[in-house]
Amino acid sequence: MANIQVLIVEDEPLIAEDICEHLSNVDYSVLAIAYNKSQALKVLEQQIPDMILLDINLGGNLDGIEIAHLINQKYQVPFIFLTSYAHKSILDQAKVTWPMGYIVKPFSEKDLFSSIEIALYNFSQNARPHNLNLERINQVLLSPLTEKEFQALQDIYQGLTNKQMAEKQFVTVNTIKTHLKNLYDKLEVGSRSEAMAKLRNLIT
Amino acid sequence: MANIQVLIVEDEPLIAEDICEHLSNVDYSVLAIAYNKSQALKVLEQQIPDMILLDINLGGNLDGIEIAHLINQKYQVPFIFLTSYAHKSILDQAKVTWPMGYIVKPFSEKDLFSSIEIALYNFSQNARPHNLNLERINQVLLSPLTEKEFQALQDIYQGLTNKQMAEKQFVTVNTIKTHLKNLYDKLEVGSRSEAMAKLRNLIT
DNA sequence: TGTAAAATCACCCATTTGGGTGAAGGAACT
DNA sequence: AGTTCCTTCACCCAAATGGGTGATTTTACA
Repeated sequence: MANIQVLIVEDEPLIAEDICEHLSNVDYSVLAIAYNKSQALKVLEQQIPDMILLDINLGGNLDGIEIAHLINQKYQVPFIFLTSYAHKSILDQAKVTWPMGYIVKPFSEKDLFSSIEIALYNFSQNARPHNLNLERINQVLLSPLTEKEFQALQDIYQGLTNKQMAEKQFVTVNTIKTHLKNLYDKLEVGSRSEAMAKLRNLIT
Repeated sequence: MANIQVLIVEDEPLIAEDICEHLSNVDYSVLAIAYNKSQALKVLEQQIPDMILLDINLGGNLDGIEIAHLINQKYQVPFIFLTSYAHKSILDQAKVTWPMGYIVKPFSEKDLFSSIEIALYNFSQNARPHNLNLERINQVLLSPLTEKEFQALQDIYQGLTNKQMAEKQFVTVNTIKTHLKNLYDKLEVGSRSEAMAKLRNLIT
């Protein structure tokens, strides 16, 4: 997990300290502890963490949810709510911020660790539509894609040119072209744009 | 929340019963309880639940993870792991199955409820069809797109070639090329694939 | 009615992409 | 040892795309 920087946003110092300790036990680094909204934003302006643990209730109001919205707008960092609230009204406000997890207090070190690991993995694989999945795509195709073909598919999906793909994979453009030819055959398309459009339909 | 059908896969009857009770308390329907892998698959063949709670350890092995892979391949139903395991090796196997959550035993009703709510919401959002909207796109751009440029954008988004676009709009390919040139300028991209990728990011 | 923006189209040129063929090396499996 | 599949790469050619300039007509609207 190589030094994941976590920001803790929690208004109760004792709990923050507790979280901090748990994180150290499982080898995460604590970038900072913010005790309120303004402190949290200040930290974010200076350095972007890899993950944010976010208490919803900060000093009596739902600042945590506001912070979540801001994170989505400006920073796109995965975050997990860590709170004692689990009422439907709060949850409804919380879920529309796309949290990667929601841990209810009191929680154990295991809870923390597993939620963070899952969250980081899901987020890293695909920030938004966590859907580009070889298994799932192959299931729809007559002939399954190889790993290189799948990699090529992901790259064109990102809008890369053949040259960029070649540099990224440390192979020649000819190799990329070969993979693309095979890919197009399997997807039954005739151009990268068609492939992108088809992929969109496959994964939604 | 309108009658969400949940499948419980758990080998210990007492725990399964406990989960069942918790779910009833928060107004979910239990579609079935499966005590092992084969039972789980049998249920899935007959009826697709809206959500699956999945114990990893079923009768001494990691069948839960295998089930997760199968769900991804065949059914695409959101699932949450519900287990006492939280060791890194297990987690690493579990996370690659894209669980929508991971709850460590023992857990509370609040844990269950919030995790399921978040999972269902995130899952439904990921599957949402995003439709293109001129005004929405123009808000993000320095210079707004004209209608023809927007039409062209929609067409390349569908994977059409310039020739197909020309035929569809009853104009020559040269005209299409002109629109595309202007479009690329405004989107600040250099190719149709880049435009498609950029559009994806704009509309999410 | 004048003018600015948008739409239409043409021509040219360079680059990119798609398609076909072939071939060498490696891994995996029998 | 033989076979199959994957990966890598080359060469060639045709088609599509991207970029530039410029011109005419339509539309919008002040």
